[in-house]
Parts: sequence; C-alpha cells; structure tokens
Amino acid sequence: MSGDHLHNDPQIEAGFRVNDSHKHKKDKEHRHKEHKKDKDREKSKHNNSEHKEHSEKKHKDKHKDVEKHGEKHREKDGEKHRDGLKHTLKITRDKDSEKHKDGEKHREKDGEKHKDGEKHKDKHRDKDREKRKEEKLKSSSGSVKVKKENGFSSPVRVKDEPEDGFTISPTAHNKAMKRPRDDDDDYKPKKIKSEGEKKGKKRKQEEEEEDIKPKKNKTKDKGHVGEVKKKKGKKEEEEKWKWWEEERHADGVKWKFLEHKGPVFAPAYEPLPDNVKFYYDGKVVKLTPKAEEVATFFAQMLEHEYTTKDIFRKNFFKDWKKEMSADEKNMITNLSKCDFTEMAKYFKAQSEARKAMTKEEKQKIKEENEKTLQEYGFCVMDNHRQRIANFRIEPPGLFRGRGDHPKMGKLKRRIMPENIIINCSKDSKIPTPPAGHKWKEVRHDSKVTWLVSWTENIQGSIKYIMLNPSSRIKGEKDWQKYETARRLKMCVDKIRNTYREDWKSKEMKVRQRAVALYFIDKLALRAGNEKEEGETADTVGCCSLRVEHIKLYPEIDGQEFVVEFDFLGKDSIRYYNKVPVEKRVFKNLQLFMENKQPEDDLFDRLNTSILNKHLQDLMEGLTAKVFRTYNASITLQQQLKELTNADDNVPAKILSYNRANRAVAILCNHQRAPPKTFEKSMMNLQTKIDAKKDQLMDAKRELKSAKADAKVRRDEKTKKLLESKKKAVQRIEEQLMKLEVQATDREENKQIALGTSKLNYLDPRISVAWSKKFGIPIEKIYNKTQREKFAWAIDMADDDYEF
DNA sequence: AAGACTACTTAGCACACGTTTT
DNA sequence: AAAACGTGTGCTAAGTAGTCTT
Repeated sequence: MSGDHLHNDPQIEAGFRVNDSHKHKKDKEHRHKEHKKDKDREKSKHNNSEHKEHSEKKHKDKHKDVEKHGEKHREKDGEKHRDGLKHTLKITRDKDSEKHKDGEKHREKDGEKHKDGEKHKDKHRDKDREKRKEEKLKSSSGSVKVKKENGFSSPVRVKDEPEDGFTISPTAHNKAMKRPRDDDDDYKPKKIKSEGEKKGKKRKQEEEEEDIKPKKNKTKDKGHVGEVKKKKGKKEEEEKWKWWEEERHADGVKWKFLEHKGPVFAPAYEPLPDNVKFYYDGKVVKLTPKAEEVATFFAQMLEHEYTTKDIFRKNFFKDWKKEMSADEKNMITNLSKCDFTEMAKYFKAQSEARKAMTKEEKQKIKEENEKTLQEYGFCVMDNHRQRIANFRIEPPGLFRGRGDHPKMGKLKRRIMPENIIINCSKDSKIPTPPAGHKWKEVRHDSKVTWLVSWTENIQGSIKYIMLNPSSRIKGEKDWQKYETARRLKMCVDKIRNTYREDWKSKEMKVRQRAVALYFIDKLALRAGNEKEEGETADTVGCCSLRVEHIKLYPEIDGQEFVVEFDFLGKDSIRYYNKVPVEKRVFKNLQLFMENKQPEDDLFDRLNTSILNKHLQDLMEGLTAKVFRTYNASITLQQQLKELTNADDNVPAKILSYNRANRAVAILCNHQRAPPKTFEKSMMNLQTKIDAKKDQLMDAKRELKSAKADAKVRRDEKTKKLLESKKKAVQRIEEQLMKLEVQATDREENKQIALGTSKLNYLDPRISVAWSKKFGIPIEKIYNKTQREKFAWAIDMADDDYEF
C-alpha cells in the first residue's frame, strides 16, 4: 500500500512529459478512459471507514514532532514565509527541451545574484527602519486622517486587530460609502462633464506633492486632440475626472447611462491580384474568394513553425475545406501539395511597401486612425467620456493557441454584425449597424460592463468589448481588489492557523483543502479550475494538480521534506520549483498520492468551488486569487523596505524598486522568453560601460595633473580648472554608475517579466508612496498608460501609505 | 454535485513606433 | 538619412469565479 512504485515511474522521472505531443496524446486518451473509473474507485475507497482509520492512525503517529516543527516555522512565517521567492525559473512553453536545460543553467546564476542583492541592502536597513518608525508614530498619534476607502466590501468578518493606525474602521467607511449614489437620478444623457471640475478637497502635507500637481489648468473638454501634441513637458494632464472622490453606484448596477457607437469591424477581404498564383500539385488554381481568403491566412504564417505542426495543418485543412466550393473540395485533397509561396511573397512585399511609405502617407494613416479612435474609441458612461479598450472586432484568421493546443490552426471566422450583441442604455442613441446589416440583439443590461459581445467559434466562448483600464468602471474594481487583499492581511494569520489545524482533520476533503490552500498561500499558485479535456492545452493550477506534477523527496540537498513541482500553468508556462514543506504537509501529500496513477488528480476531493466556498466563510470576498494579490503586494512592500537605501541616488533606488518588483514576478512565476536580441544588447551596453570607464580614467588623469598644477601656481585660473576637472570626474562617475546599474537590472531581468505583476498584482499605492517618500518621480516607475490606469492611486496615496 | 453559461481579470508576445546611434 | 534599438501598445488567449439549471 505504499505507492512507492509511483516514485520510480520513469514517466515522472523524465519530467518533460509535455514535450512529446504524441506521447502526450496517448496519455490523455488513457487518462480519459481511466479517469472515471479511478474516480469511482477513489471515492469508494475514501468513503469506507477502514481507510479513514488507517490514515488517521498514520498521522497520529507523527503528531508530536510535526507539531514542534510547525511551531518553529510559524514564527518566521508571518509575513515573510516567502521561501517560495527564491524559486527557480525556467522559461519554457512545453516545446523544446533544449530550452529547459538552458533555463536550468541560468537559473542558478540568477539565484546567486538575487542573494547578493539581498545582502547589500542590509547595511542601511536598520537605520531606515528606525526612521520609519518615528515617522509612523508621528503621523498616527497626530491627526487621525480619515482617509476615504472605497467601501466596496462590507465589514470584515474575521476581525483581527488592525496592526497599524492606518486602517479605517469598517463602520466609518460604510457610512461614507453605502449611500447609493442616486436612486432617483433619472438618467438622461446630461451634458457630459468635461473632466476635472472637481473640488480639490483633502490633501495635507504637500511638500513633495507640489511638483506633481500643478492643479491649475482647468481641463479642456475632450481632453484629447490638442493635448496629445503637447510634448511631455512634465505634466501631461489633462486634469482628469476624479471618480474616486465620488460615490459609487448601488449594488450590482454598473452604470446608469451608456452610449457608444458600436464596434469597428475588420476590413472586408480584398481578393489577391491576378498575378499572384496559387498552385496545387504544380498547377495553377484560381480559388474562389472564400477559399482564397482562408488560404491567405495560411500563407501569411508560412514562415512560422506553427505551419509545420501536424495538428495545426490538420485543423487548418479541415476548416479550409469547409470554405471551398465543391470543385475545389474535389481537387484539393492534400495540403502538402499546396503551394502558397507566391501568396506569401506577395504579403511580404506588401509589408515592405508599407514600411517604405513616405512620411505623408504614414501621417495620413495615422490621422485616419486617430479619427476612428475618436469616433469609436470612446463611449459615454454616466456623463463621462471614457476610453474603450478594444473597440475593434477581432479579424478572422487562424487560431493560434498557446502551448500544445488541440485546436491550433482552426479557422477563426469573420464576425458579422449579425453576430453582435449591443449593450447600451435604452435612452441612448443606439449604434447603427453597417449598411445592409443588423445586430443580432440590442439589450440594455446595466448589471454588466460590456458594450458589445459576440460568441467566438473556436471555444464557443463569449468575447466582449469593455472599457479601458483608466476608466472608472475598471478602476473602481481594481481598487476594490486591493482593498480585499488588505482585508486578507488582517486575518491571514488566523487563516494560516486554521489551515494548519486542518492538516490534521480526519476528513480527507478538509485535509486536501488545507494543503492546497497552503500551496496557494505559500507559493502563490493559481486556483486551478478544471478545464474540458481536449478543448484546451493541458495546463493546471493548484486544485487541478495531478500526481505526475509533483515529486516528493524526504530528503534532498540537505533539506527535509522537499516537494518538487513541475507542471505547465496558464499560457503553458512551466512552473518548476523545489520547496521544503512542513512535515505534516509532506505526509499528507504522500497520503493523497497513495494508490493513484500519475495522471490522477492529486486533490481528488477538491475543486476550486469547494475551496472558494470555504474561503468565503473565512472572510467575505475571499477567493483563491486574493492570496496572489495579497502575497504579491505584501512582498513588494516588504522588499521595498528592505532594499531601498535612502542614501542611494535615483538610479540605484530604481534598481532597488525593480528588484522588489522582480521578487514578486518570481513569486508569481511571470516569465518571458529572453528577448531575441538580449545577448547583443547586453554586449552593447558592456561596450558603452568600457568606453565610459576609459573616459573616466582620462578625466581622472586630467584631474590629477590639474591638482598638481594648482599646487604649484595658485592663481585663479588653475583653481577654476581644477574645479571643473573635479566636476567632470564626478559627472562621469555618475554616468558610469548609471550604466552599470542598468546592466545589472537588465541582466537580472533576462527571463522575468515585470509588467504583469506591476499591472495586476501590486497595489499601486505602495509604489506611489515609495516614490513620494524617496523623491523619485512617478514617471520613473510608471509610464504614461500605467499612470492613467493608476491615476486613483497616484492621487490618493501619501508617502506613508501602508498596504 | 455537476455542468452550462456568463462576466471579468490576467497573460505573453509581436510588432509598430519613437528615439538614439551611426 | 539610415540603421539600430528599446519600449510601449494592441491583440487576444487563457485564466478565475459567479450564477443558474438540472
């Protein structure tokens, strides 16, 4: 009954299961068939009391030392149980094992470096901390700032003492926020407020703020056109509508008024010129327009390795045939006999031509784009003109899934007005469909945020047109997300204690839930919904982990109870990590794996909805993904505290920021393929650095001689010269330093993508507070789009904001 | 409890674009 | 002026999670 044999299974040992799609398929088929059986078997097994007793006994044995062990860990654990942080990185979308190996090597280096980085910060840490403490005392004892929090959530269920003065009593914010904005308000399209007529209110100690807020310029309406050209002269405001200072809509209502112009459709297909031929089996064939269009999709991808893949070709050919006339269908029976090269050449030429266009032509196109943007890129939602995120309908083409996708190559069909559902206010001007067409439906549902939707034909899922991240409706939600994460902060200790207790539960389901939650918390894994088999790439998250995805080592590399994770997560990005876990977790995992096949679910009694239901009971609004947000944000905050050195210059501080950001990206496993030009650009930088070093040497030499000179003849002129030489050396040193910092940053960032965490997981107020505190211009942290998205945070966070 | 359906967030990548270097 | 470079944006796939039905 030991299940030991599983550990020796060569398939697991190999680890790169995913690389071989054929084997993979077999695995799947196998799994498919076996799955039900297994599940049933498991079920009856677990239900039977004998088994329960057995497992319980097993656990009792170890009770005591687990307890001790656990206790020890606990202390360190608090906020910074982030050993997962160091986890290793490897880029790989299944594909080639080459890359796997590569990644392995790099990762060691990376690990080293991070440690270094962590060390050098220590020096100043203590000093800093003290200062901070003082500041905090000052601010918290003085005026109790009543900061407005967005009261999306009702009071915390699990209350733990707020650890710092900064929290707002739930009741307070309730009062402030509860009031539904305007029951009565009938929603006529009132005049559109041009952003910015809001009162300034709040805001106290301004010192560093003043440079960020040249309040005055009343905003022009429309904000745009004239604005864009204005150079970046510091503030590119557009004083914006401060929705965050207004009250929210009542429950569930997303808007009162919504008007827009509908989507922009993909341009109609333009048949190829007659001189561009397609050959089948060596002979010219003139395709019907429908078939030709689909053929061009394939031709355009000819360069891509997709087109060499079996599944891709198979799917494509099948869908292509559906578009062919009867004659074509009869004649064209073998994709390999199709010659698309002339088409491909034609498209290449086209794109060359586009590049070679004159300035004027390019300018004209740009203007046209701007015009469509102005016309279709905005909607009016509740009196404000708001930017739409994706107002263009996705054009037809061949579906490219990520990773080993069973549907790659299928035809993504052209979306017509007849497929489109419009959502807007009853009393708005309803968008007009293109001439000769009509919408599938026009509805007026103010409980949702989308303007347009359609059903896509690959997965049958619904696609939406929604607003830009800078819009109120997205911003509020984003803000709310971080508030939920902050509430988790208050009760996370309690929750951790709870799941530790649950490791001992006699109910299998509870144990599995507790272990899964531990992973989600400690390693920031995704929840792991189940997916339909064969419909998508085979990827997993926490709840959907299979036995084959982990390996247990009672002891390895001098560590006890190590779990090795190796699986493909979202977007088929590989997650590889070796983590020591607590003994009780380890034992539980052994238990969960007993008598299972590699392709069986590790947590067979658990799924995301069970888990989330449980979380809901622990804290209102808590779901698995909140842990990711929480751990990411808290990690940033803590890393910033540790890494930032108040005496550093700006570039060095930014390096610290990026390192903190990087710690989060590593935690969340946000990887990227190293840029194709990485090596080269690295070398370029190095050359620059070398040049700068030479320059510095020269400057130093000159300084020396100037010094000597100054000693001998002590006239004004030489003195001045000396001064200027000194300055020169200093300046060059600074430049050199800047370059070196840049090099470090880039190297460390080779296969880590900071963007995703910055955009989706890090409470922007942490960054804003940091930048204010250390006098770093916010532009160095957030680019323009990011500043737009986080306008609410930039406006409201002071330098003492605590997540 | 499972499954269908819906809404919304999170994700990496290609490539256009503006800027810097030659 | 052209080439090289790096960044930001657009695109859309792929997740999470809720609700409603059976």
